[in-house]
Amino acid sequence: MGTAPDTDLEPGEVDREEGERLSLGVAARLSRYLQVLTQAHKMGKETISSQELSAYTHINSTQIRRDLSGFGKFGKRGVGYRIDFLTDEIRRILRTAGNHRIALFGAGKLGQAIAESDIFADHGFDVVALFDVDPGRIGEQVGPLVVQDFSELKETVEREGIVVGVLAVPSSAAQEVADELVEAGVTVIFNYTEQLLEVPPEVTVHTSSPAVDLLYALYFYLS
Amino acid sequence: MGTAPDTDLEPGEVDREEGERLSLGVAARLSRYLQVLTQAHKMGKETISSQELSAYTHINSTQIRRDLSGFGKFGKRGVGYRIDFLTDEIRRILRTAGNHRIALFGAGKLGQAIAESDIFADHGFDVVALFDVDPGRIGEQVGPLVVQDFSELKETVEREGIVVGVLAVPSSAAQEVADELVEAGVTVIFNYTEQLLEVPPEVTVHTSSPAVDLLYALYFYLS
DNA sequence: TAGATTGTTAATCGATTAACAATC
DNA sequence: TAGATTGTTAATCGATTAACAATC
Repeated sequence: MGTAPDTDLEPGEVDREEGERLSLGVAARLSRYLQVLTQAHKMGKETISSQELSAYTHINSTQIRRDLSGFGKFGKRGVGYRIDFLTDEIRRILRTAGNHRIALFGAGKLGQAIAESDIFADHGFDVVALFDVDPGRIGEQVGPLVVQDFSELKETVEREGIVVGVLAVPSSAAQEVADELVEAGVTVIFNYTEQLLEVPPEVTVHTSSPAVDLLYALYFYLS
Repeated sequence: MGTAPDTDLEPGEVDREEGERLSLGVAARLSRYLQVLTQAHKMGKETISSQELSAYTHINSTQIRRDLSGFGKFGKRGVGYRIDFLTDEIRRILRTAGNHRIALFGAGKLGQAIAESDIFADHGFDVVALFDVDPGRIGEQVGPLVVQDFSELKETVEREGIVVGVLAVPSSAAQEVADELVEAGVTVIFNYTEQLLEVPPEVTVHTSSPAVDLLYALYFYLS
């Protein structure tokens, strides 16, 4: 697997072809590691072993080492992985090292909760705009943002270089916002509603479904 | 695979051993189908084909048919699957056909958004209690619930038969609530914070990480 | 050194998918 | 009947993991 020389890779070096696309499973697991690393860093830890990562992610520790060693020798035997170093490496592998700009739609309770939290900021996303249709909300301050009118969508997307739209609107408004986002050229939509969205094939929709996740978790608990 | 007779299964009959545990992948995919079926039903659709399911889930249509045919002949050739029938069958396969009772922790913006939404109710979860530590919030009405004092946790869990605890509290309070939930005998925790929770092995923690999901989605978009 | 943990091999197991007969 | 779509086969491909040498 891979065409790299079979010896003497320095830590940080990559033994994969550039542009080789990760499999779905590897990309999903790398994202999970990133989450744990981010939290472990916040808690003041400096190194972490594959066994500790395994305890938090429920992913087999051999698989974790294998996933990582496909890209370089990131760890120290007998010690583990340096958290800050590994974080940077995984961000690079996932090509999400830079900051990505997000627009948030819906200034209701969910939208406010998102705007005021660090969940996106912690992973290199900047929420740079907040929109709502309710005229009474325009101009209101929510966390660090000011609520903008929906009609300013296209102009703001272009000016701010927004690549992701996050939908925290009522289900009934989701398709309409999605259509406008597509129109404005945004190609990644993160959908907090349960609405099934119709979008062109080049647009990626990711729907957050806590209840579905919970059903899944519950199955393994009940059986 | 399986020990059932190889002919004449009626729709709804199951050709698997009871108690055979689903693989992680199958359980995850069945949960996804359920989400789409629930929404399609709301939209008034009566039948759905494996190709339509594929378009919404990005799961290969052959795999969908294969996943389903492992449990019975649920579809009609030339027609597709009846949505209400298939929904019931998948709920039965996942053994989540009954209603499960949930306690929600944190009556802040996120907690309120959850309490007032249908996201859990749509999938057979009843949010039956809402707790907060803030004395000023006790007794407050949030959606259909009244905010209870945290000290009533154990008694309420027992009285209401609560099996899942949902954490919508600040990260700094998450571990403390988790400890109390474990103490009260709750063994499934759904964690909306990014805090890494320390729990005994018999307790299942599912952490919701929209930003991590987004990183993952973005990888496939950027490459 | 002794203990710990990585990186890697080798074998197995399950997931995935193209193709197509069956049948509504 | 003709068209559509399921259910199933057969082959491939990738994920998973136990085991252990390498080495910090």
